[in-house]
Amino acid sequence: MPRVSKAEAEKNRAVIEQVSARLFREQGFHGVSVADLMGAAGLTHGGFYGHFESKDALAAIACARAFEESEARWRKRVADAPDRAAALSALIDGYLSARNRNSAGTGCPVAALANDVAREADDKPVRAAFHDGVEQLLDILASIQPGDDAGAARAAALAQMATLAGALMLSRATMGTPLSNEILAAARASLLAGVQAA
Amino acid sequence: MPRVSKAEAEKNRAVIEQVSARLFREQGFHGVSVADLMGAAGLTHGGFYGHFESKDALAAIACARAFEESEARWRKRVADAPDRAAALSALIDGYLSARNRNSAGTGCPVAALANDVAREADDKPVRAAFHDGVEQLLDILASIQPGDDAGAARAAALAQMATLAGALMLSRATMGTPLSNEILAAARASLLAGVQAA
DNA sequence: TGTACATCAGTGAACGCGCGTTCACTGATGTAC
DNA sequence: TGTACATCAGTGAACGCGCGTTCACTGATGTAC
Repeated sequence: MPRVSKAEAEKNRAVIEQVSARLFREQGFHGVSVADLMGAAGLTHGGFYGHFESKDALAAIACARAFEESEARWRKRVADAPDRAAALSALIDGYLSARNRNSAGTGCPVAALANDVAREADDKPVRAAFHDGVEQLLDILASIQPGDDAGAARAAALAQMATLAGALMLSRATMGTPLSNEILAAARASLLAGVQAA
Repeated sequence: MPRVSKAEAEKNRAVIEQVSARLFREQGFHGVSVADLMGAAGLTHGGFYGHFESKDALAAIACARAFEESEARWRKRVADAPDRAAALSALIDGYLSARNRNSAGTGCPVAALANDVAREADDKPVRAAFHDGVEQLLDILASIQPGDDAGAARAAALAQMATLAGALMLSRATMGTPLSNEILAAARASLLAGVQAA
């Protein structure tokens, strides 16, 4: 039944973006087809180009949306913590949990998409979306570092981000083996030791 | 000109494996076709199944081969260093260099393939190859940790591996922006500080 | 408020293309005598 | 050592299939009067 109300069309577009943000993180940009995305949104593939210029354009939008989800979750964790050290610990614990490892579709886009983005051409819109998203998460991470040296906070945030994302990716790639949990535990311990020391 | 000597056929097979180890790291398992691989080896696609059971089977073989290359490079670096601390520093410096970031095809398979492997089904042969390769690299890393606590060395190696691979992936995903070098420098400083402290 | 009609969101067939895999074929290699 | 022939590594056309994208069409929505 074609021609849907303007409000419904906008809702449909939002649903497409939402399922794309999930499916791209789960299967990668090239692991999901336009027909898959539209089908997951309850539509048929032909209507896709009424909403988006291309699959690449949607990838950038979905990537940005995934980062917004993560940012919101991080900000909430920070807001709920009594102080910066507690916020950092909570973020690390949540990030390196088995639950987060098991649900890539709703987890951090850095860990889910870094490899995909690295292989995209320089002019693909998703690269800019990814870069901006990483900077947002880095700002949050830097804001809860101990001390008041902004440069040191930035450096610490960068190193922590690398450890967090790297551990999650490695843990996912070795899922089903003891190594998977071992990685999460070791990275968590290492990062929390850094929090304690400061 | 068909029917090549047995020795040449074996050499062809070795070349296919070699270019696959490179191209899979550069483009991912699904970013390179069988025809691409065979073409890069100077052959036509039809002969592929005379050498390998399937593309999946080759992916596992190429993954193992990529890890062997990395292991050899790591072992050489360790052997060339005067002591364990120097070996660890040399490994970190080499891993987090711009040169290594710019050449994914010859670099560490952990950083190049983690996301791809994470998305492969549990029974795909490449998962086992990846897992075994990671364990080999972890053994090398653990062997050059300070102190003589094997458990602590293993834990330190795990956390370092996560930071190394995570930083390299992030750096590749943000290549072309200042953030890319910033990540390498911050992860390097953080890891080297750990080496100094011990 | 009711009617006539233009708009356009979504459908589904179709496009050219590349994928992994199969297979009949070729002709140099390797072997049996 | 030389000859006859079976083997089989590599070729290239072909298979069914799914991809991203286009487009003629449909009929409810939205608007002009």
